[in-house]
Amino acid sequence: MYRIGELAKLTGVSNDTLRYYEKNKLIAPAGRTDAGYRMYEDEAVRQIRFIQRAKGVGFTLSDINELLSIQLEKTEHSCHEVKTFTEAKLADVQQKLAELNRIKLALEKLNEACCGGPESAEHCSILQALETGDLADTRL
Amino acid sequence: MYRIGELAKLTGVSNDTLRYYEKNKLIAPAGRTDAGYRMYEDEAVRQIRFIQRAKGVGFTLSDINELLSIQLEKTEHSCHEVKTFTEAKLADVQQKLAELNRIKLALEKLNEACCGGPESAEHCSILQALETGDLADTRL
DNA sequence: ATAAACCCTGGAGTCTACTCCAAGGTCAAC
DNA sequence: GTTGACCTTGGAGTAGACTCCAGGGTTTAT
Repeated sequence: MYRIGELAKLTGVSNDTLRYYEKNKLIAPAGRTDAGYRMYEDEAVRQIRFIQRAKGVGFTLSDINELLSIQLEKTEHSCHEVKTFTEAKLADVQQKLAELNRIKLALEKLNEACCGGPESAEHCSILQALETGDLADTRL
Repeated sequence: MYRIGELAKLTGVSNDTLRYYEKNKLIAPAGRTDAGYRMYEDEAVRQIRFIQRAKGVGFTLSDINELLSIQLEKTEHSCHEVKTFTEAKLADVQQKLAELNRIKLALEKLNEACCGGPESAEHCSILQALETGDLADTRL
């Protein structure tokens, strides 16, 4: 059994964040002392680890809430359901990657065209591009 | 001269967003009518276009604030300064790309290991991986 | 007993980029 | 004149994931 500060140390998640997770139904203490202190069991540690791993692969807390409810009642859910969930997240990530790649290319192009020297910014090709939109390949 | 609604239509940026930009010192009306209506000139249109392009290459409004102040007093700034700014943004984007690629790989690995069929989630390798952290190559 | 560490709650704040609401004044077309 | 579109302001809300504050109770070690 752990008090909240002990659990925070054990998991690297702050007291406040633990309370936040509880408020959002991600974790729950096993019970309370007479003084109202939260008492957590090892199950909470495992739950937090699950949350940390899921966050690590890009799931939002809202996503994780769904995964946790699936995990809680595995017999009521299928592999198909979980995989669909994960595939949607993957698609999301791929979309973000595409957007960031576009941005990267545009920034690279801007940088290549700029001398980067001590000359006055009056002649700066980056500023000019932003002013005029004259960067055909970047869809500005 | 445009009123705010006209400028909104012209640029595709909402009235509220224009006021928000004004509040954040990104744009300013040329003046006000006696009734207090904002009146904008073509310079505001150009400024908003600049903002839109800069946003399009990943700059935050805070970044854009800096770029705009450079643009305003080009003679006080160098190409070097602008390029440094853009290079920092590029590094930022590259970092995000690296992180998203890591996440993508992890999600792909999770998905590959899962049959995705109608079987009970009791045996779901995705859930198991999140529970146990048993995904060596993904640094969960 | 004392002091410090720890805990509780409710509420508010941070960050970023908007978006909405309420109340009331102004402008343009009929 | 009337009506509807338009504008103003101040303030609050959204999304998501925290983080901080104030006031007060509890536990632990000295």
